[in-house]
Amino acid sequence: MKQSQIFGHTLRENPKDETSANARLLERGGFIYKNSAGVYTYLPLGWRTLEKIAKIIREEMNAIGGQEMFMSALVEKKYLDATGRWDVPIGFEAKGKNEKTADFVMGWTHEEVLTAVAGRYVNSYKDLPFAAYQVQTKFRNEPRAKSGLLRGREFIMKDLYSFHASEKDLNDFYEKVKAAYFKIFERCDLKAFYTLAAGGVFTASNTHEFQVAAPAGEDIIFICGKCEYAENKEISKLKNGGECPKCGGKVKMEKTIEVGNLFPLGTKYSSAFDLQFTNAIGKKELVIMGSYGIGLGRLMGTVVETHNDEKGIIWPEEIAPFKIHLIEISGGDADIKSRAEKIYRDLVAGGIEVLYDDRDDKTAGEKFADADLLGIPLRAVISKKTLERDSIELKKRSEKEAKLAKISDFSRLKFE
RNA sequence: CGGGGCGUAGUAUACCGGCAGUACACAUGCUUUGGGAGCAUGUAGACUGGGUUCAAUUCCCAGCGCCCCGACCA
Repeated sequence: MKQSQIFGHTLRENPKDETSANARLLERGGFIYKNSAGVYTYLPLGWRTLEKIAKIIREEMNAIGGQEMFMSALVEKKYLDATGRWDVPIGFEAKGKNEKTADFVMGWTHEEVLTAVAGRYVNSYKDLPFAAYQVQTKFRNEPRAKSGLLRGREFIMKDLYSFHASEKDLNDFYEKVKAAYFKIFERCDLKAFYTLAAGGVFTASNTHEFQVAAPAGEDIIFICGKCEYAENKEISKLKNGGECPKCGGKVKMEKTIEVGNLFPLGTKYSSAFDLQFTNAIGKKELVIMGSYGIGLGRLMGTVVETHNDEKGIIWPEEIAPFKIHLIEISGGDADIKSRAEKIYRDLVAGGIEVLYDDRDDKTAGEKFADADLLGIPLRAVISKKTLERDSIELKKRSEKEAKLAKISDFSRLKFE
């Protein structure tokens, strides 16, 4: 991608009023555009990163047997009436403008919908277990959207639902999801804590959350410094400086961002929809369910909150919008430009995702400042200075020092 | 939903009861090119509605919007 052609560009100033790092840096960098409070457009640059996060999530969900599907975003009243959740004030109601239609809500979760769908296809214990997920926009009328991508009224979420013949089977799968979530967050270079929490409007039982420590977080957890056992403040009897009930270590309090959750739903939804199966001895039993969510935008925002410096974002390798930021400082010199172009074409031909700053009307300083703001992991500079030594200057965004590499070696490098 | 702050060009801001200014961005030309360049010229602006006033972007009221704190929350 040539930077001269990309839709959207960087801004020199922080957006007015924004205080959270993710809102400031993502808007300044041209990753996202705020349409309304908590409602965002992902610009091409930001969408590349969001898609990479989605790819990681899909890979890990598929690896534990999750099957991707796609449910309706419009959810008719009858579904939520079955569980009494039509009255939960979180929804945006959707009504037809021109005619009388049934009442709908913009989907803010899909337990009811999928449980109803499953009713047609689950008859026998042989149809179980299965797990299905989607990546879809959710609509929740937040009383207070805030902090950029961290709490939105419209956001893209991966929601996974699992269906089981027994409590034990659910628990086994729950552990698999837990392990998959750890992998997802590790691949995004996030240190997430598995935390005991309350169920809210989803389930009466305790649930689990993955929490990432960050000052911008709105959750508070108590976590053992030794074994990392953690509980959400909303249900915890632990206290700061207290003793860990698991290992005796010292408990500390942390502000955190909830990046994922796991809900053991039990039979709450299967009983509401009378979702039963015939077991091996011919008796009917209720299906046991679980649901598991990750907000993709919030995850992206969390990465920015935890991966930045005074100059901009520092993307983790796997979710960076591009792998290499190639910059030419040619001063209009046609020879330097053509050398840079060739390197760009070679990289593209080699399947390397590269953003090429080919802009003629920007000075070196501005290109560097933009590169720091955009946070692509490796910066490669071609200029008169480097070409005199038949070299290219390489600098990792995460490091201070640059080094020269021979162009011939550079083209052979592997960037995996 | 309670409290606070704020709404001026594409962005960030200044001033003001009487012609709205600056910087950046943008356009054109020339110069410039290793850390947000220079000169010249140009385009572009007061959230909405009501009130006070000879006159409102400015003062008052209401609405809407945005940010922050709290409540709530996945």
